[in-house]
Amino acid sequence: MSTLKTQYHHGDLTKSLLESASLIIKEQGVESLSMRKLADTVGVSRTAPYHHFKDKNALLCALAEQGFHEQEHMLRALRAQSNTATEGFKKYVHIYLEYALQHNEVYDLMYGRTLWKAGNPSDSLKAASKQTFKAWIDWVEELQEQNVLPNNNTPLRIGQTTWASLHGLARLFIDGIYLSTEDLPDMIEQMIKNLCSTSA
Amino acid sequence: MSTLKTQYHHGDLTKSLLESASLIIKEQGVESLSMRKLADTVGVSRTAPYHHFKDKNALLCALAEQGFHEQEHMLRALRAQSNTATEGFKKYVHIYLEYALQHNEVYDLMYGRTLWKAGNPSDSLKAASKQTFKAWIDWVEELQEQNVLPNNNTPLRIGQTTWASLHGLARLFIDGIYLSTEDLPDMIEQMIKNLCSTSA
DNA sequence: CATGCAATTTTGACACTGTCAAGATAGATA
DNA sequence: TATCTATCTTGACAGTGTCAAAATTGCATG
Repeated sequence: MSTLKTQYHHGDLTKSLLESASLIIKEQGVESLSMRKLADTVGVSRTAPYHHFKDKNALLCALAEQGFHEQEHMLRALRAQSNTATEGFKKYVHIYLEYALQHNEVYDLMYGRTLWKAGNPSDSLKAASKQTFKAWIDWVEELQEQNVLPNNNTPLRIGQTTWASLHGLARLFIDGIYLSTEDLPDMIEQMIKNLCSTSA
Repeated sequence: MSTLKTQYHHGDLTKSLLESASLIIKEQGVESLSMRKLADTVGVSRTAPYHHFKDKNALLCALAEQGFHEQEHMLRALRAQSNTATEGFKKYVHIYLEYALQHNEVYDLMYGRTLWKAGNPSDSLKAASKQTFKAWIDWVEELQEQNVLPNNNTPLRIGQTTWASLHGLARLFIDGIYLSTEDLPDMIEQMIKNLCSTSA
C-alpha cells in the first residue's frame, strides 16, 4: 500500500524525483528544470524534495553521479570484451561520443560548468568522477603497452590529452555550435588518427 | 555635459552596460550577473537596459561577439608576424589557451551552452563566430601546405578536430574539473605533439 | 523662441524561481 | 495507547527577467 498516490507519504520520493528530473532535463534541458515544477509533476508539494536533497545542486549532483557510474561500466565492459586493443579503443571513442550526444544533458552535468564551477560538486560526485577517470588512466596504460596510444608521455598525461580531445569534440556538438552532425563520423575518424600512435 | 551623472539621460548607456557587465562576469561569473543589479551599478533603473538590449540574451551575445573579434585579431596577427609556420602554430596554441583561461567567462559565452544551446545566438554573433572560424580554416590550409598540420584530410576537417582538441583542453580547465593547473604546460606540449604531423 | 516628436528612462506589475521556518500528519516504536 | 521521528504541507521572503504605461529629456522643425 506504499505506492498509492492518495497517501500522505510518497513511498520512494527520492527515486521518483531522480527519475522525473532525469526525464525533464533529457527532454527540455536543465534550464527548464525547476524544483517546484519537479515537485508538482511528482505530485508533491513545493518543498517536499528538500527533505531528500539538500538543494537543487545536490539533486543535480546525484544525476551526474549516476552518469559516471554508467560511463565507468561502459568503459570496463569494452575493455574486457574487445578482441584487439586497437579495436577496443576505437569502439570506445565511438561509444564515448555516442553516449555524450545521446545523454547530452547528463553529460553536461557530469563535465560541465553547472556543477563543477557555478555549483558545488558533492563529495560523492567527486569520488565517482575520480574513480571513472582512474579506470580510464588504467586502460590508457595498457593501450600504451600495446602500442595503440603513443608512448611519448606518461599514462596520466596521455589520458588527459586524449580525454580532452574527445571531450572537446563532444562539447562542440552538445553545445550546438556550428558543426553539422553529418560531419561527426568523419571527425571521429580523424580524431582517432590524431590520437593513435600509428598514424594511418 | 553629456557625461554628467546627475543627468536624466546617461550619455552612452550601451557602452557602460557592456563594460560593467564584462567586469561583473569576469569577477563573479555569469551566474551572478543580473539585469537588475547591472542596471543598479550603472546607476540606472531596472528596465532601462532593455532599451539598449532586447533582453539579457542579447547583452550576452554582444559580449561574446567582442570576444570573437578579439580572437580573430589575435589569430591574424600571429599568422602574419611569426617567423616559421611551426613556431606560429605552437604560439597560437599557447595563446589560445591563455586567452581561454584568462577570459574564461567570455570564452564560455563564445563557445558555451549559455548562448548556443540554452540561449539564442544573435545573427551578428553567428556571423562573427563564423568569420573567426573561417580565418582559422584558412590558416590551417596554409599550415598543411607547410607540413605543420597533417595532410590526411581536408583543411575543414583538420581545422575542426584540432580546434575541438584545444577547446576540450580549455573547457576542462575552465569548468573546474579535477585537473591541476600545474599540469597545463605539459598537457599543452603533449597536445601539440598529437596535433602536428611530425611527431617529435 | 516655442512646439512637437522621438529617444530615453522611470515606476508599477506579473509570474516565476530557490529555499527557509513552522506547523501538520503518518508510520514506527515503546 | 502514547510518543517519537521521518515525512510532507502551507506560508513567507528575496530575488529574477521583462512587459506596459507613464514620465522626462533632447533635438529638430515651425
